[in-house]
Amino acid sequence: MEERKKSSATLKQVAERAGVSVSAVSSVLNGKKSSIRVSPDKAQLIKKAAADLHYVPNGLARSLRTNRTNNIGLVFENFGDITEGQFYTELLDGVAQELFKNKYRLTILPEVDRQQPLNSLGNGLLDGVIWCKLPQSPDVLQILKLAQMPFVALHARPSEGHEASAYISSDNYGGAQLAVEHLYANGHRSILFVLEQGEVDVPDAQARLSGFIDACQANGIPCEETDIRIWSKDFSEFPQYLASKPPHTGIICWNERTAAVLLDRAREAGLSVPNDLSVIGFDSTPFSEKTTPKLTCVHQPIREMAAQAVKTLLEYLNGSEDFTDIEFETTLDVRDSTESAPSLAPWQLKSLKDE
Amino acid sequence: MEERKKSSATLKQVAERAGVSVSAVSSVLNGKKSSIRVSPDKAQLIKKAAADLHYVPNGLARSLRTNRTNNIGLVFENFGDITEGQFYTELLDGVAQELFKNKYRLTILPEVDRQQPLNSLGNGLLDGVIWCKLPQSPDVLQILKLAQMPFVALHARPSEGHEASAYISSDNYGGAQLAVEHLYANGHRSILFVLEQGEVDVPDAQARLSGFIDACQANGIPCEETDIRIWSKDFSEFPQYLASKPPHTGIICWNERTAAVLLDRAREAGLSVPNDLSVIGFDSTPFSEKTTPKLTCVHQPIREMAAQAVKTLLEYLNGSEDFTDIEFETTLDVRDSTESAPSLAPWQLKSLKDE
DNA sequence: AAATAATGATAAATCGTTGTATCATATCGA
DNA sequence: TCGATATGATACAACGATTTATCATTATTT
Repeated sequence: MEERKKSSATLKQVAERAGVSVSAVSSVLNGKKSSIRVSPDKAQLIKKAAADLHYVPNGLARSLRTNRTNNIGLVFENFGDITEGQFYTELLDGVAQELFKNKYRLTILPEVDRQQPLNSLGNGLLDGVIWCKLPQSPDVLQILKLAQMPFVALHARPSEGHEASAYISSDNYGGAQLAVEHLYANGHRSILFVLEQGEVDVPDAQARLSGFIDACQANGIPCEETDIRIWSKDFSEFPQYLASKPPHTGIICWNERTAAVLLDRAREAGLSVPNDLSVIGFDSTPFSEKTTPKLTCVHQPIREMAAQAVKTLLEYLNGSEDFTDIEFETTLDVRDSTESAPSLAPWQLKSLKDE
Repeated sequence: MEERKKSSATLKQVAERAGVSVSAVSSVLNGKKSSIRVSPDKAQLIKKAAADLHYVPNGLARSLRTNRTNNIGLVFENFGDITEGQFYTELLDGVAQELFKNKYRLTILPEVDRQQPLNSLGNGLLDGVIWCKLPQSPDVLQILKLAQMPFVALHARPSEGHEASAYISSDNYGGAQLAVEHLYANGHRSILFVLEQGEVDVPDAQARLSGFIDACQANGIPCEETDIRIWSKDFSEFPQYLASKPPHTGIICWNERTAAVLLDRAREAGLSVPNDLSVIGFDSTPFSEKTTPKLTCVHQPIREMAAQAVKTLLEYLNGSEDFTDIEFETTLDVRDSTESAPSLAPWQLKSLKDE
């Protein structure tokens, strides 16, 4: 088994063909104002030769020399997340599009190996990194610092020390308040907040929960242990929950995907959303428009956030000093899954129907 | 605005610290059996020095020298596709996981610029490319040839000339037959096949359509113009279609996402799936389990296909000669969206209900 | 006419690795 | 004791680009 080799034209070959020096070719092809001067006719010769040979500059050599790779890394704590709901794909696409617009490439990094963290980060292949769902554990920050890697944390809230170039996040706390207030304004006086197993510690989830708790208290809505639940991915706990005759007429799910799951569970239980039960999610990607009924969601401008993360990182790389953390405002996209509170609790309505 | 520079320890610095030559350090750190011999005690010294300086080999320099980047590119005709349904995210995740397992990185390439196609492909940054949904247009193949870029076409059928290292696809034609036969076995004698606007020319779609047509003819199921439709992404044509009093008791959608959309449209129209209408999709990602009812789907083993594409490409890069195109078998995952054909057509059932 | 500036071009250093070629010194068999 | 082999280590030439320093030659000043 012998390794395959690719080979393409080099500067040297172009220079020979055009009968000039390598320096001249480099200068002409890069087109910038450089200290090297080339006469117009030779420039033409050079361009011709380069075109004839299908010359493409070798990115490795160029990057080695210039210390610029035009390559940005994207780190997911768990890349498999992109198959869960549309949030991460929107984020990924948003990052990718903005990078492409700026002639940067995107490299996906595997989960960082805590044993040899620098291997993927400090090997000179990346100009910077966008880190999704940055864990609060300080070791990761330490790693990035060691690798001297400029990075922007996306979809993450600042932890104690501002180690990153910048943090890009959204006002999850305020978003949860919007959700509660919307339900309250529609007559709901008993609301459930559902978290997801395994995602409880995610900063976003915690912020949403805090917002929920505070907004409930501010509006005189009860907020006890039984008003906050942690369910598994498929919300298989729903029938059991319903059997316990809960008082809630509205349910806020910690994200869009789980809210969609809830729609299915409610339907299976014979409940009509929004007539019998109001449901709110978080994120509000285009997916919210595709469910039946369309989901009312707290909106995070994820594409704008992704684009901003890229912009901030690139500005940082270009030496800009004046950048700060950005918290995007959240808004409420009212769609069809919320309605005035029914006079009876869902389980009572269900009993009526069953008879 | 001054560019930021990163700097990390180099081989030379490690060599100086350990008091040995650069070659010795390189040899020891790479650990392979090389022609260079280093005494055990010096080896220890070197490892110590490298650890002290947090040395990480510069990937650019290494790749430039070895002509190996450990970097594979993934090209989407349209990267935004990943936000449409779960198929492409499964594919992406499958490719990524298999690459990571083999210590390769994944670079996402923007849609190839037809004006300067070699810039992204021929610049030495990639060992090879996995091309999704390869267009039949020969110019793309020409581009890849010019760039001398080894590539595997994933989720694509061979066009006339086998220019790629290999084509990885699934038996879409046979899959469509399975779908038709399943419906036929359940008493359905009139079936609709729905394509999606803008995706009609995709090879997969065409193969599925052919399979549908042939299977219908083989089973004596009518297959006229009105039994094949092209609808927009949101299937907004459904109510109108239903109003035209169509005879179909089963509908096969060209992929999973559109089948899910159809479930919603049918529900909105007051039809019950599978009682009033049977629905089949293609792909069968985990998403099929999340709809209500769960979708019966022709299954493409997309993750296996993605993994195989990576394996084939890596083998090719290692000089292997014996590889061929692979067509994965498709199977039918029967779930809850298909049932025995009702005695009346859906529009008739609907009329009954409406009264 | 001499000094200065502008123009056109090249040679060579550098980026950080890898790996071959080279050179000592020590060990071995005869 | 003498060649032959093993061992330990280094020098240096690539890889392909960018860019500074250098050197001619010609044009422009004073």
